[in-house]
Amino acid sequence: MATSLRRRTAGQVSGESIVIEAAWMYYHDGLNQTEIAKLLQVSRATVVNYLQEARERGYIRISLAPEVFTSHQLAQDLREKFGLQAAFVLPRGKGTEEEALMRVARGAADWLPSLLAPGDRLGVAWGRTIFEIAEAIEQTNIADVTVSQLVGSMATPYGFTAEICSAHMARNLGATCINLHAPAVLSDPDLAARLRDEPIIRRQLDALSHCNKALFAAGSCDPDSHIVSSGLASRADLDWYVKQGATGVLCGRFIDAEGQAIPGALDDRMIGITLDNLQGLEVGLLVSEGDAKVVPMLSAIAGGCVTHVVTSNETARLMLQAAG
Amino acid sequence: MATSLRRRTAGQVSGESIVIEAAWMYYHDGLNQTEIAKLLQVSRATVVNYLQEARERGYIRISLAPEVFTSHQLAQDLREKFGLQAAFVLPRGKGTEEEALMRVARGAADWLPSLLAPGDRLGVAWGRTIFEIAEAIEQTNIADVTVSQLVGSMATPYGFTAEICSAHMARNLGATCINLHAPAVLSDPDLAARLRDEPIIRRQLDALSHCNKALFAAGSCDPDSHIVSSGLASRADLDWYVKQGATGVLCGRFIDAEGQAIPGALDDRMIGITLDNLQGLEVGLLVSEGDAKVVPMLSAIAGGCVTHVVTSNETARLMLQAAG
DNA sequence: ACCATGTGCTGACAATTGTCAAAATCTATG
DNA sequence: CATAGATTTTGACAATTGTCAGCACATGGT
Repeated sequence: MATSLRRRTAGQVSGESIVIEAAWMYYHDGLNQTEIAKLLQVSRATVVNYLQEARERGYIRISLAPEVFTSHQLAQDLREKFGLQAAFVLPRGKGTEEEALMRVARGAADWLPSLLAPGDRLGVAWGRTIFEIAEAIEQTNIADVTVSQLVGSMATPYGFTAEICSAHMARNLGATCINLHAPAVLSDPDLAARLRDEPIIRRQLDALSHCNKALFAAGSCDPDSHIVSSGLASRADLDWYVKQGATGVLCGRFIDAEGQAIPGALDDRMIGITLDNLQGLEVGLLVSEGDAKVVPMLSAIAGGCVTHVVTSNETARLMLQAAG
Repeated sequence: MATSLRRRTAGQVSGESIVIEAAWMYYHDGLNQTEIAKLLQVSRATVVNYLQEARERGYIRISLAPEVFTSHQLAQDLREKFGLQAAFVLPRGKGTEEEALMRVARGAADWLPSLLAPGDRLGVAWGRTIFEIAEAIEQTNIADVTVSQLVGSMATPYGFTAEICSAHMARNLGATCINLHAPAVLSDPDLAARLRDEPIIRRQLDALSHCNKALFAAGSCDPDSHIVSSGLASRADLDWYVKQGATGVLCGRFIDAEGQAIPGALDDRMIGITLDNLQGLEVGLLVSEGDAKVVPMLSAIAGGCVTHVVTSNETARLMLQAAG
């Protein structure tokens, strides 16, 4: 006995919910609200409410044709230059970096469902971008999808953790979720090793190596990057890795310009996917935006685990420029 | 290509088509035309043009959620095709037949109260579907409604009888109930005739002919149909009626493809409403679901006593298909 | 029986969006 | 480089859509 039963029933029009009736007339038949109000014998204001409800309930789906963006000249250039399967390049707009990031995240959220198929096992990394994507994904239902958390959790000052990223993503995809119940980095390599051998963690890590698709962002090696501010690496760690040639961060691992993981002290203390497990996936979706991400993105792509990219036109232009 | 090259290029935003920029801002970012005009430094009217172009070129996709869409479309088609007052087509879902039936029954239960008005006299048939509807109806109170049992009772192996159907229906509707205190079918025509003349039964049958609305399901002529398994007709009876052209069962009476009652030996032995009394009611609500019910439903509709239908999208589709 | 509360509906007004003819701009050509 | 012809942009106005406070009615609790 939902609220709808108290609602008026559309007279001779239909037995279906009057909300759907109104939505149909408006979006399908192209009638305007005044006409609909007359037909349904309610006030126009009520029609407005019905339409709003229809939108809120997700009866109405408005989407921008992805082909338009993926086939943009820049997207095409990215594909050819970097050997990608597809690229989604969307207008940066001229808002703040914050706004640009949100836009890219929403674009990725729009695109992601069409990259997934029933039975997929999707690995999800962590970060501000990933979090926003998880939030922006519309409720969709693809049969039998599993979402796995690619890296351990961190207590962040931002209020979103790796667990929340994967959990929200799973919820919105109607997928089952495999979390990684461990910190991303421990203070002692030995403890990390023992933790990795715990049966629970073992199984979760095993699940990671069976992912066939992955979603990640590129991290920069700036002193104010997430990798430091989240406490995953210390400032000293960062400096050391940069001295070894680090140009970016991927799933918590430092990589050089060739996209190769840089071995270092952190490796043994971390719990999460290793970069060799990201190789050869059906889909490796890299989502990032901003000047600072250009070099890290290029590094990640050089490493060979990226098949799809979502970014802004400005960043895309810089990437192409930097790559000559 | 000619047109777009002359177009202004979005300031620092992009070398890409300004049309897409505008469409993105409008449909994705939710900005209004005034804001977009300011950002793109064009007049608002121009933004209107861009958006129109985006729609014309198919960049924007507006659709009703598929389930809702098909449901509603089918309902509309049913109405037009069969001249119904209204149809309620709900998603069948992908459960078992059992679940689909429950769903349809649930839908009918939700809908029925809105089809009733104070003072109505509702005739209720019998069957698994009707039973579930009676159970699923939420307690509602419509003034001065009377529920009448349309056919006599049978001892069934299912545990629900015609009496229970109407009694539950009446209870949940807050209506008074007129049961038919007689078996649905007797072994001897003479005994049936005498029973029909009994004052008590007489009054109850009279009440039936004063119903202004009715609720019934369509029965199939399959050997394993309810009409046989409930003992209302023997297997031999069924075969005989099928040979006479029976394509369905309505309120215990066999009908042909035109919806006409087929005269036969059973008629004289039955206690219950005759089909001519179902003609011209304000509401004749037919509720059925399943492949086996398609032909019976079409027959019932052809007979002219059906004004409203509740069914699943799959069944509706088959009905329309079968009707050409 | 009464009142408090919640929910849906409505009318009047505010904001947004669509239309159209005229002006501005571009392209091609003599 | 002037001009016709086509296309794009624009401002003013018209139409449509959104908002919100208040009303009507049903429900649940005292």
